Amino acid sequence: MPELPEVEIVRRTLTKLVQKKQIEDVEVGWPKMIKEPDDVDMFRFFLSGQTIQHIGRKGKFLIFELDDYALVSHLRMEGKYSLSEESPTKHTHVRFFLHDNSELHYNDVRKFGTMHLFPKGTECDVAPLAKLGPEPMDPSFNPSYLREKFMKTTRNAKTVLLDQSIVAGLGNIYVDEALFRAGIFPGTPAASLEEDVIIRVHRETIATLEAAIEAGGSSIRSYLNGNGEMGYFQQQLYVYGRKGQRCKMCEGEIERTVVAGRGTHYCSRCQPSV
DNA sequence: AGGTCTCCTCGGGCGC
DNA sequence: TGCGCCCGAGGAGACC
Repeated sequence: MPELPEVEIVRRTLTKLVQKKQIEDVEVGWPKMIKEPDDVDMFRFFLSGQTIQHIGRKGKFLIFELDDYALVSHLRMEGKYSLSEESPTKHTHVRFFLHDNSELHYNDVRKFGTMHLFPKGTECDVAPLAKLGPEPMDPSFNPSYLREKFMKTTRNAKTVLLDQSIVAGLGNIYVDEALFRAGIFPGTPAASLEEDVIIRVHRETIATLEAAIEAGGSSIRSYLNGNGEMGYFQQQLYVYGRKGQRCKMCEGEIERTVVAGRGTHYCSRCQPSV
C-alpha cells in the first residue's frame, strides 16, 4: 500500500521514464476506475495527443500535468505503473500508448485505484484534491497547527494522522511508525496529548517519511517503483508487520491490535496509553 | 454547521 | 476443495 514515500519514488522514477513523451492513444480495460470524466470515451479522447509535461504529487496522489489536462492518479493498495517491460496482464487496466512506441501500463490487482482527468489548473478545486491538508514537509504543517487540530477533536491520534484533510500522505504503515518513534500509543485521544508530545509526533512524522524516501520506500507486499525496483525501508520499520517480534528499542514484544478500524502495531512498553 | 461515523468499492489470502 | 469473511483509502452521504 503505497504511502507518501512510495508515491514520491514512483513520481521520480516515472518522471525519468515518460516526461515529455506524448500520449497517442489510451485503452481502458476497467472503466469503473475512471472517475472523471464519466464517459471513458471522453477520457480517451481528451488524452490523445497530450504530452506529459511534468509529474507532480499531492499526498498519495500522482498528478500527470499534460498540455491541457491534469491526470490525478491514486494507487490505493496495489496500483503500479510500468513502462512496456512486460506484456499487459489481466491486472493491466489502463494502457497509455506513447509516441515513441513505448507503453505505460497501470496495473492493479485489487482494482481499487482511481483516475480523475480535469482541465489543467482546476484539479485542486474539486475532489479528490480539494480537501487535502498540507504536505508533511510543508512549513504550514508545524507543531502549533498539529496541536490546534489535536485539541479540537474527540478522535484518537492515529485516526487524526490518517485523516488526509489534516495532513496529506500518511497511511497505516507510517502512522504506526511515527507514533512508535514519538512514544505514543496510537489509540490515545489526540486531545489528551501534551505540547511536548505533539512536538515529538510532528518531528518523528517528518523524520520517518524522509528516511523512507531516502531508502526508496518500503517494499511491503508487492510494491515496486515504476522501474521495477524495490525500496528497502521495510528493514528499518520498528513496529509495522513485526507482531510477535522483539522491539528494537526495549526487547519487548511487538503487539497488534485494532485502532481506527485498522490493524495497528505497537510496543506496549515504549508506547504508554497516555 | 460541522465534526464524526458508516457504507461501499475489490479480490487475494486465509480459516474453517 | 469450497465457501465466506477480512483487509484497507477515501468519497458520499447519513447521523448527531
